Amino acid sequence: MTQQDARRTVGYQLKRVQAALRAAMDGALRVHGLTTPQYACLELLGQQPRLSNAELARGAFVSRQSMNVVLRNLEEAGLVERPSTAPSGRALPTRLTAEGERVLEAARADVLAIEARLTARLDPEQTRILLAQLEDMAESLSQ
Amino acid sequence: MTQQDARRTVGYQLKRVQAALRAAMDGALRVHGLTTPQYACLELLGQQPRLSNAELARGAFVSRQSMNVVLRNLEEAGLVERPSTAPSGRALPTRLTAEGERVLEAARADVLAIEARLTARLDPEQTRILLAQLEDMAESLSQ
DNA sequence: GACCATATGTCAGAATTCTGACATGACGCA
DNA sequence: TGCGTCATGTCAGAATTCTGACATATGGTC
Repeated sequence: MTQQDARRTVGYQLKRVQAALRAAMDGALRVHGLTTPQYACLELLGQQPRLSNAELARGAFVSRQSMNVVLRNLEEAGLVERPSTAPSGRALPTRLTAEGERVLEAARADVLAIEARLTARLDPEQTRILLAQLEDMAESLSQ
Repeated sequence: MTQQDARRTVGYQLKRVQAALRAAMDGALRVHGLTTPQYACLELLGQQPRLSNAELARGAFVSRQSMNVVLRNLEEAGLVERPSTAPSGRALPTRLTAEGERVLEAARADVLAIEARLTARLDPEQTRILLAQLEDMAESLSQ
């Protein structure tokens, strides 16, 4: 039996970093009246308007049902808007409102500060390598 | 505004990898009748017997209340055991049962295979560096 | 000894997220 | 045209996890 320390595995440390990141983001976003999943949704829409609920769910790694809840709350808060009828198929293309763009931009500054803190001890080259490694790891598991 | 792709951030890719890892672990552990949080609990106990509920919660990055639910299910399944009265203070030191050790050992093999898949494209030296970087990142956020 | 801060286990309730299921619309193919 | 497959939005219900609160036990401090 190898009996290696489970805390010294990539899997465990990934979980640890993600927990710390989530906590940091929740704290920073509370000021803006947003939760982390809500921010993820706004960020995706900021870069790709007209995404459907299902596409947003895949982008944020949650179920369609969960994203639907997020989307309804954002809609109720006036940060996003969806047409009442689908222009094609069943997908409802979602867009940020002007208010949504303002909130996103304000929140993004704080989130980028956290991202900077996250990679504070890495130089740009190391960060680039890390990013590529993470992408490789996700693909290695998916297939 | 930088307007960089949010998907090309360390934070986003961390979330992505962790989602893939969680899915892979859930699938592998289902065969053993375990969930990922339950496995995390067993693994911690396997290396440090007599951990209390609160210590296990911190080790698995969940609340005390959540870990308590996990612990009760494991107790009901006969994989762990706790004294009914605290030997000191209020903490109840938990231990694996013989059955718990058997299940853990069987499950660990599958989880280690996933860990191997995760780091498949990294040589031992790169893995060591990655591990250190992840630990640094968690600390950078915590303080 | 008295008091206060801290840590633990636990109850109660809410929030979040999930799985299962179903109806609907688009598309490919016989 | 008709049919099967797939994706989407949504409803219903359960599972999971969280926050808030409280009683209890320990240890330090006066």
